[in-house]
Amino acid sequence: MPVTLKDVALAAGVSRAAVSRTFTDGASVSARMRVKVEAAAQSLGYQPNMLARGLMTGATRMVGLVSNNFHNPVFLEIFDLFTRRLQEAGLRPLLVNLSDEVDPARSLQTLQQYAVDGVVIASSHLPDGFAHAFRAAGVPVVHAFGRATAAPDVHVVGIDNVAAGQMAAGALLARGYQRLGFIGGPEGASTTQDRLAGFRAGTAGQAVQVHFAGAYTHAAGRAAMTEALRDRAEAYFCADDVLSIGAMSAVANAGLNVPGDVGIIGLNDMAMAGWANIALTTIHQPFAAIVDAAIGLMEAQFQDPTDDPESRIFPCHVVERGTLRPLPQG
Amino acid sequence: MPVTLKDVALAAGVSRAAVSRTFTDGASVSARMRVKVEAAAQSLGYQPNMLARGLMTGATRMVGLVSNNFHNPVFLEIFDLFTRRLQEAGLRPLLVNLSDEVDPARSLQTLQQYAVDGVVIASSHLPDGFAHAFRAAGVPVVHAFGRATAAPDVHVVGIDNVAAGQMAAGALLARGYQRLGFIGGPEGASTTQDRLAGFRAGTAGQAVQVHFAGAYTHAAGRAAMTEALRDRAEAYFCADDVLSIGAMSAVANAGLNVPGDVGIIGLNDMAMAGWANIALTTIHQPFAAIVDAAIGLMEAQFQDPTDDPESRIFPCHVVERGTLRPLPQG
DNA sequence: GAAAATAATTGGCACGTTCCAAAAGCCTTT
DNA sequence: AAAGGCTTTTGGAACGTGCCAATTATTTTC
Repeated sequence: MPVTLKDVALAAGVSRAAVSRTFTDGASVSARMRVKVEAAAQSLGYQPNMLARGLMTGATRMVGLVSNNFHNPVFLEIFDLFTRRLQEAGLRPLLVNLSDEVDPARSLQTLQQYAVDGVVIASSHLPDGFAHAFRAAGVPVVHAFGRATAAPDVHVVGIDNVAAGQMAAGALLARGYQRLGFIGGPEGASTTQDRLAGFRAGTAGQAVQVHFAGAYTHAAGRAAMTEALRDRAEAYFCADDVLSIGAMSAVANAGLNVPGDVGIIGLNDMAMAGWANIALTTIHQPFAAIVDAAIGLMEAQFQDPTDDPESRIFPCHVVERGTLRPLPQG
Repeated sequence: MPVTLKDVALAAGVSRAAVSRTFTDGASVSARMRVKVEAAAQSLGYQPNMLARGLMTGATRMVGLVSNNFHNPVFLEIFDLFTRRLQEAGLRPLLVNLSDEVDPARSLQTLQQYAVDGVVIASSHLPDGFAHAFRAAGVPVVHAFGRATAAPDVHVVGIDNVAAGQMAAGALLARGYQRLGFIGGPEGASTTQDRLAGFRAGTAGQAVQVHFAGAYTHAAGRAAMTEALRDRAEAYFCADDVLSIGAMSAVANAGLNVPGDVGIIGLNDMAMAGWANIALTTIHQPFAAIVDAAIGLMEAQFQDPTDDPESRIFPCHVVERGTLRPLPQG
């Protein structure tokens, strides 16, 4: 039923190869031929079949977009960016949700079956070596929001979480807070560990009250802060915006006031953090830059699949809103 | 480089067809053959190529997931549901973001080129006839969260927005609110129109103060409510949760209290509405049921592409939280 | 135990495209 | 006008798979 190359060739009275070349850019076609073919294609409503093309060329222009973060609103912004930028680059995202996937190897299988040209992993907490499985299988892969190291297993794009923790500590100290607390995500997550390490380094010797939320959710943040308030610090670094908002709700629930009684600084700067009735002071992650870099690194691998994995790290900055007391005049 | 059917056949010492049948369920293969082939496939790491299979069978098991709602957090929940359920059904979502797509016909083209088996449109505000283009092209399509009518152009799954508006009115009247207001999304959107119509019908003669937000965003909700407060009603039906939260921030900003001075009821019941520091009373949309029905209707079209478009409508209910005064004892 | 019925296996073709070597067309030069 | 170069066009062979008619192996029946 769908119209094929052959139909167009027949209609235009030329060979199939000629039609093919008309639709492959960079191919040598005379002006007269092009006009003739395009007219026929137009009138028949011809669309090249990407599957068949992919079979021949070995490139499908499809890309796996893999994530297990379907509960943190910041990821909607991230998906928005990824899908837009991929589309602009002529790539199509095949979305894989491995939220409750017990066996991550299956997502690798699936994506291999569909012969994706590459894979973007957008997730901050995944088992180590997950991303590496793709590279081992010869699939170009970039891990966005992963742990940046000097010699990573795969291409990594993100922020320096240690530096971010240090930045949070600096922001709190600069505002004269003395007793500091940390509320992290899952204890095992590399992001949690790194942010805590940085935070500790930044507080230079001061004791830090440490709590972990079991997940990056509002409820977990609220529970962790409720626990923390039993011996409350002056200000907390919550290692994620959703956690921060959950923590704020715990503070309110205890009859206390932010930032009067308790200061809070988050991390991510998702859109919601800027909502007037939230007004969260937080550390901004440059999402657009990270997404661009991730796609760029993947495209680079299309050219040269053997290039050594590298880490691309982007700087963060504090966004001042209403959950910390103001900086002293200087 | 990737291992193919031929390689496995060679290694197992059988014909290519035998290997093919081993991987096609429902095909007739002897137990001995199956063991032999699977051993060979296993050791070579064989994966069937879906592109080639799709070329032969005419079915790719890929599905277009099209949306232009990448800013409303409720859609993260919706994408989560869709991707999970599609995966469970052995379908793979090709995500299309047409947020700033000027020419919607291009997304049809793209999806046709990749020979998707069907398309799910997940959006409440799209130009009329957009979904219909897919059906006209012979692509099975379901419009989730579209306008349900008696004889729709395409399969539609969602809620009865008129009834939802009526339900909101009922909830407000039952709590003794007298002067009522409506804050809708974009004025042209069918959802806005239907919810307003229902709300008006439900208030039976009472004058309703009507405002429209330019978009389903926090900022637009805040602006609309700021405007509305200049001659404020006792309670408002905000036709979306994000709008509601924006509206709440406007109320707080005016030095007023929810629900003491102003009552608010939203629509959607996204996860965030249940957060303790938001606690929005709202009308729940049964997202899981809607998603299931959408996928079911699409799969039904795989069998019979000519079946008449129908509307599947799911009932909503009010979720009582903290933004309306309590019901009088009865 | 032979014939009939059924189950399992096979090779060749098809799906819609691109690639390649060979052929044909076109211009320039001698 | 023939020779040489360059561009354009062509038919046939791939890509990895499923389908089909025909063949072979296995089971059932009398």
